Amino acid sequence: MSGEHVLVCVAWPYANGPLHLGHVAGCYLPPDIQTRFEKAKGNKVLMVSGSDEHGTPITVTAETMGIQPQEVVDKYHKINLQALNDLGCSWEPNIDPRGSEFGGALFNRTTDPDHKEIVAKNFTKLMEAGLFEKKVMQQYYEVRKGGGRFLPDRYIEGECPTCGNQEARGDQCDACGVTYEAFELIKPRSKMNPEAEIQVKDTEHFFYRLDLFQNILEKHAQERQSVWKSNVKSMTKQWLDMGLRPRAVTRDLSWGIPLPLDGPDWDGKCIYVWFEAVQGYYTCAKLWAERYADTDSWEKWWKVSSEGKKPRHLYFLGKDNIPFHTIIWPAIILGLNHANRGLDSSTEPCLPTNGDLHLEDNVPAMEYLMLAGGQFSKSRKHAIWLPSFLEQFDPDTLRYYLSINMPENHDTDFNWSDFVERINSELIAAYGNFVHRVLTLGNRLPEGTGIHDFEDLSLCSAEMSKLELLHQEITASLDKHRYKEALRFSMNAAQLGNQMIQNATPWLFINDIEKEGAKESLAKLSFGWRLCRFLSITMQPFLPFSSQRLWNMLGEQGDCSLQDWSSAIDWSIDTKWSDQTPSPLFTRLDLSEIIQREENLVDISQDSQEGVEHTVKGSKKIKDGKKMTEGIKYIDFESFMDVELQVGKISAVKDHENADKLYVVSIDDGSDKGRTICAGLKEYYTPEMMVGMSIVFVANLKPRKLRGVMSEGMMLAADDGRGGVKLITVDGEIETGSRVR
RNA sequence: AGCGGGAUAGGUUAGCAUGGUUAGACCGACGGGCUCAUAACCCGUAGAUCGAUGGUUCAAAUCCAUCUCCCGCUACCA
Repeated sequence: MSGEHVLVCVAWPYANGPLHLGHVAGCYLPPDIQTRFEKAKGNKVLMVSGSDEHGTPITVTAETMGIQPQEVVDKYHKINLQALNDLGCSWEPNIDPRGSEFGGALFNRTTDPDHKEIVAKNFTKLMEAGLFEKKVMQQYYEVRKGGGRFLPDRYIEGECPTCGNQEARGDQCDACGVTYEAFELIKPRSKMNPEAEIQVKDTEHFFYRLDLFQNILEKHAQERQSVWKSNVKSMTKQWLDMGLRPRAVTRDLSWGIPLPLDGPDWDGKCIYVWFEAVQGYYTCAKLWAERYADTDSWEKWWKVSSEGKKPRHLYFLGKDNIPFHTIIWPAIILGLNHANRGLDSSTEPCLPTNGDLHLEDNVPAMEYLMLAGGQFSKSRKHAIWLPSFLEQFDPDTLRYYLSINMPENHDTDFNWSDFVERINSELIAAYGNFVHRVLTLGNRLPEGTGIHDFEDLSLCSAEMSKLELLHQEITASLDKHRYKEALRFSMNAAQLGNQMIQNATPWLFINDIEKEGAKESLAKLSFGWRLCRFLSITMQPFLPFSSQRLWNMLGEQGDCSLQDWSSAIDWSIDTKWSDQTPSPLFTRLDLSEIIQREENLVDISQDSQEGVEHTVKGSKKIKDGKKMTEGIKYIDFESFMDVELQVGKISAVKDHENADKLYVVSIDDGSDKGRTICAGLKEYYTPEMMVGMSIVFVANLKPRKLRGVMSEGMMLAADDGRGGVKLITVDGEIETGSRVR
């Protein structure tokens, strides 16, 4: 399988904010692992992606920040590319170190003028082949001085014509579920600019004739049944079963690629982002060839050769993106092939043959990574951002955790304690520690001897065949895009190493190499070097940074990622050694430190919750929030009397060891042992101020652990909402434990 | 709301298209061993009514029906 052309297509991140860990697990880490693996096997890999930089949400962001859309996308393109490179994703260098005939990578952007030009040409080509139709549709229009603008449905709300809900969206009401045409919504208003007058205007648009490709796409999906994952199969089937309809390819947009057409009818209209950005896979390959290789070389990755040899196309994306890549994008490719043949809509399109653009082979779409049980969300700020993560952690720790916990078959969850647990006990304790054992033991051998002096492969045949089997299994798993399984097999090799060392007890012999049994024991230690080398090569797609560190510590030269994949089990390679003192591959993580930082993040996200809600798509949560503030809700006397308030005296105040804002307060409540209450008063009181105060506390509040310390109640304090907080104190002396009412 | 996907030991999960040994793995817990190694390693034990209920079958985690919860798409946040 060596020498194959593999095109790795990576979903284009929207340049409207930084990437978070959900993006990484879903579509940025898996293609990098695959690319590294394919390269190690000797395949010629071209990896393409870039920033998706057009569309209304970006103009909205620009408006909010008071800058130009171009500045928004410049900023996030730079941040995201930097973060991906820092994560070790192979976007640099652009040319494969083995030469441009081996491919390379390009992380481009949709605002690239060359991208725009190719897209415009394709647009014209498809239009001239009769694959578009024109239709008039109705769209909301915000009237402004000196010209208004069209608004997408998601930026409109109004009164539902069916149930009267005041917060119905432009095309559908969340309260009763009814859908309607634009003009039916009562009193429409702009979410961004509620004062503006909203009209419904006719607007003419082009639609791509997806319906022409129904049969051929069904055939194509049929051919891919055996390789596609079940989620890809079923989602594609769903679309095909519903029947494909023409889909708009133009929009009333200010920020996008203008239509390559003259005439006032087409002013203010752009090519719809989905139709444009998805072509990036194609434009990017072309531009890569133009800039870094022979101009025509892109065809090796995109076209079925004249002899019928096909490149392999892999698309990496999140589950929400599946139909775009199994229906819409193939339909565009088929349309381009059709037009290139000089045919039009009167002829039935056919599957690619020699010289045509190739369709996707596999679409290993991932499910979602959740954050502590909830969905990552840009607008709700429930996220861990990749750039800030990489400022604090070794990228390989993230790569390990996300790989071993990859959402391959269903959603998986990221949480900090699990992250620390797995890094410390698996990556470090099993893998890192094994490597460190071998290297330090080897270093302690008597002066004048080296690990290679004790090599005796005839004593290690069991280990050799086990590694050979594991190598087969890792390879098979990666070929099937089963990353978790592959990494687990690699980890099994580390475990095998620990067992081998444990059984051989080489520490008993390193100071006395003549002792009975030394030969057998030290032969195993020596084989430990080969096992480390095996690990360095097979871990490299997953953990490129630490693999390279290990590679150097083993005394090997050059770039670990350029080693042949099968050389991991090449036992004829000479054992080498490095003179440098071995140092641990990874540093242990400390959960409490991380939790503390994490707490700050959570606080920030809660504070900023209110201000961002108007941009949240689903409005259900907002409604619930608003109901609670409507009117006064009375409680009856019994309910009030259920709350047991008592007087207490503060006897001691300590810092909570594991929290930023909390004190651990000891209170004399009249009982023998007193009680402990955690209180968030650090910003307002010093311990000295508090000790001795007579305060009022809730005595029958259900005890609860706060950051590890049991809190038995709650002290009353007044809060003006503007940062002023004062404890409620008692006027004069009264016995502690007295009931307050 | 409609459509699609998911739910398996305390945690993370494999197995499910083609029903058939004791439902496999990693982490954690517990017991023992080791002491070279980053509180690391090795051996062993316990822990799962396979989301709920009903059905098909000689046999169901696996197939069918209904329900619950989570996620996605429909509907410009991966």
